[in-house]
Amino acid sequence: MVLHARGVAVDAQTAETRVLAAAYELFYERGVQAVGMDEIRATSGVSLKRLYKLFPAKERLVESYLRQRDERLRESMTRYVEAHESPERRLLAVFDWLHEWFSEPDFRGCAFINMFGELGSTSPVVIDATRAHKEAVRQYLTELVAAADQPAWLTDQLALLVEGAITTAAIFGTAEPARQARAAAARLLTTTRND
Amino acid sequence: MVLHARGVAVDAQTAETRVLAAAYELFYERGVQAVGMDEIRATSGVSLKRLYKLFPAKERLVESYLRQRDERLRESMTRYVEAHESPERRLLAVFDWLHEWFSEPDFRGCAFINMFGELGSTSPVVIDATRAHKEAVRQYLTELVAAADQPAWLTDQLALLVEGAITTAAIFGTAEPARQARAAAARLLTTTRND
DNA sequence: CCGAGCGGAGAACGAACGTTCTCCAACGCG
DNA sequence: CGCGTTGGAGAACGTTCGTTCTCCGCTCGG
Repeated sequence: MVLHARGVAVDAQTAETRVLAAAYELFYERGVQAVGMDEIRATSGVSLKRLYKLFPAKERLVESYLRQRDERLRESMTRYVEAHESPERRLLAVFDWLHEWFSEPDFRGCAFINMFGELGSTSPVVIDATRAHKEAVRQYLTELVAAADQPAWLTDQLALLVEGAITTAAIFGTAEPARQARAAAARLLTTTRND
Repeated sequence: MVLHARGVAVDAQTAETRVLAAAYELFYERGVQAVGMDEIRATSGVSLKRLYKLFPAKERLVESYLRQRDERLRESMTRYVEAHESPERRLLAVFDWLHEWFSEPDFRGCAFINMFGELGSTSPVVIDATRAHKEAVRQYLTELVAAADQPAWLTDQLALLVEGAITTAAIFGTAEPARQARAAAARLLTTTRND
């Protein structure tokens, strides 16, 4: 019985992993409404029954999808940024990281912004997740700005550059906005002393 | 007969106006997929038959909706900006205009970005309209930057600030990003001479 | 007054989709 | 070996929605 239960548990874990992997790609690539649960089933290889046992409704799956996006994105960013030592260099590294992200072949913008446009008006879950994600990124920027001995309001301006670069890169399908945002950030940094 | 035909034509024009007015509000407020043709009919008061004679498919209506958004937005912006005389003041006025826009009670971000997130992956019409719109705005910024004797690359940076401000304001439901973007733009402007 | 055609109200149709249900095979336990 | 539970395949159900069709009243020329 216990052995049996454990066997089920392990399967459930790998099943959940596969479902989330499918959602991670499909939802990002085509949006939530354009991907049916049946396609999640087909891609993950997890039967509908199991799928609904793991995620009793599509919205639950969307929640987990967004949580995973948030985690992976921020982990990737911090890992990249913290490979640099100098605080100023770290601030600029954020934009280098953006350039790498934008250059990925399947880059399609920020999953949160996309979903906000798709469901933001009707789904509190999406609104909250989006705000939490942006807030978390901004919080990290705040720390970097403080570490670089820059005024706190620089955070706001850098956040706008990051946001604008992501959106512009998505729309035009080019990584250039990362470079432009980095240049703008560098100017804002080097001229801070004037105040 | 001719009188009758003209009567129909006039009705068709006002019907089209009413349909577009309904689409203008409903699509912006809730997205395209969340608004059915029947709701367009109910709000506009135009019967389904007429509606489909004017716009043979929903996608045609979406096209016209986006065209109207583009026209009104740019007209509103240029009207506001050109109330100022000095070239530098005009550049900053773009961000004041943003602040007014963000403060409208039903502001919900950029209609193009929202629809890009919703349908961008599957609808070339939306992709093209979005790029054309952003390109047109950028073109206008280019003119303002040139008139202010600023280097051409400043356009890229200002465009990112505009884009980031719109998105951030939509997500957090505040007009503050316009102020922050304006401050950043002012810094980028006043330090241009250093190069 | 009459017939023809336009237009409106809303039913109808077909597809897509979220969710549930049915049927059946496999498997561990007595 | 039966038995009860688990899980898979996929049919089924109910709803939504884009689009079309049906029916009916109105208007307008004769």
